[in-house]
Amino acid sequence: MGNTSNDSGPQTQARPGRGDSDRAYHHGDLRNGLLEAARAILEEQDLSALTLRAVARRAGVSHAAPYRHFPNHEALLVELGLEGFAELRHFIVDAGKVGGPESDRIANIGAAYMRFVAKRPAVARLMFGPQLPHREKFPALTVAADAIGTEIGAALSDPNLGLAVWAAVHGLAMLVLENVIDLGQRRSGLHVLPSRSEILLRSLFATKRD
Amino acid sequence: MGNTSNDSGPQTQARPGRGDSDRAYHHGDLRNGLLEAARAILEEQDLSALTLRAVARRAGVSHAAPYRHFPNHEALLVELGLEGFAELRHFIVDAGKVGGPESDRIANIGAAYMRFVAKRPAVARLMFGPQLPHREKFPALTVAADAIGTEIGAALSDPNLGLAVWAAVHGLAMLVLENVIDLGQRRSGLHVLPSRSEILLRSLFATKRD
DNA sequence: ATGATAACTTACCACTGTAATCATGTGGTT
DNA sequence: AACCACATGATTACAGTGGTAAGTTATCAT
Repeated sequence: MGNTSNDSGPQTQARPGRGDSDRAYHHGDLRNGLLEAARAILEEQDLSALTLRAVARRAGVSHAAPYRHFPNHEALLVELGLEGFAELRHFIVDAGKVGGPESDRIANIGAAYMRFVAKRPAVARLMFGPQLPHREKFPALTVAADAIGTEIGAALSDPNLGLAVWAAVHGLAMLVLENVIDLGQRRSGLHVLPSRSEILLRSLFATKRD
Repeated sequence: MGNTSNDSGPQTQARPGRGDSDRAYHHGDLRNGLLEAARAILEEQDLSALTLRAVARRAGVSHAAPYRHFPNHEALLVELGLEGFAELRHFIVDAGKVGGPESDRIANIGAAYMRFVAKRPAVARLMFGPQLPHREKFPALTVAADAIGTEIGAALSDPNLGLAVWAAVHGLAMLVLENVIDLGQRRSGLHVLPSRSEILLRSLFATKRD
């Protein structure tokens, strides 16, 4: 209450008036700056490069500054993982909107899942790997993960089938992501795989109820 | 080779004659000692606890001693991962020996897969996670992983179905392993799940060709 | 017994997460 | 306007990590 000139909430990038020093002592919105730096590292490098210190360096602050905004490294990872779950959920919801027989929706959702993993491999490793803390300590993670299963089930009119589809496409995605199997000609050619996996998924679920 | 009292080869545990110092300067068979220490850590703790220094401590040597036997940390992980793949392959081969309709073999292999992951969670994370180096640098890893797919396919008389089964059961196992989903009542109750997953797998593949 | 060498230890380096403490702005009160 | 409290940042420090280099010790071949 009583804010004279400031609307509520943190301003995204603009630093307040001073402007003579290139680097203000106060970043302005370091929390988002850190998240953005972290996202960039996950895109350009991989999960093992996502050090708290590297994030701080990239955001242009000292290596201890992040502790004013995240209690520890884990908390940063949780935040990024939640973002990943939200994006994946979006992919799935969109893919489930397709009409026609259920096998089309299955194949479409599977392809979308593969596309997400291909687009954000490091985020997928974070979401589904052991780096995230025990879900009990962060209920939001459980909620976000459950939402994936719920959306798949909702698009398929049968929760049991939803779980089966999730397991199948998730397994395929993880096996390909970690190079355990090699669909397609060039190894780690993750980006051409949605169509291939769509075929596989279709052959898996098509004859069942169609 | 005028060995007076010693037969050739490294003796497994017994240190040679001196016996007055409790800890001999030379371990005798440190390579296996390190592997055993590493296995123990994976059983009692988790993958993140498997530092090279912790392994060395547990084996009773200095933190630099392992480098006489493994070029780096990765190499130790590769060795343990290969052991894991061999054990999993054994599980699958045994499970595929069951007679009867193909759906029985599918369910049996799936349950065996889940049982392996439940028995060696940390090893499974190692085998299927990003900690292992790029498979190109260690062809043995590719061979061991391919063998899993081959065995599953061989037990099912159709390699395509084999890949589908692998993907489905692998996805289920990973989702449960990392607590993304929660089959069963108590969370992380990984050990009661083979039967539940067997039911799921059966419902997944039973109606197809049976 | 005596080198040569393999196996191990000690001492480093750069890096990490994290905590304690110091410095600097910013906003609200007088 | 002056001032102070507090949030936010910087510094410093510490224990732990993977890895390397150099020194030490035991074993082997001669």
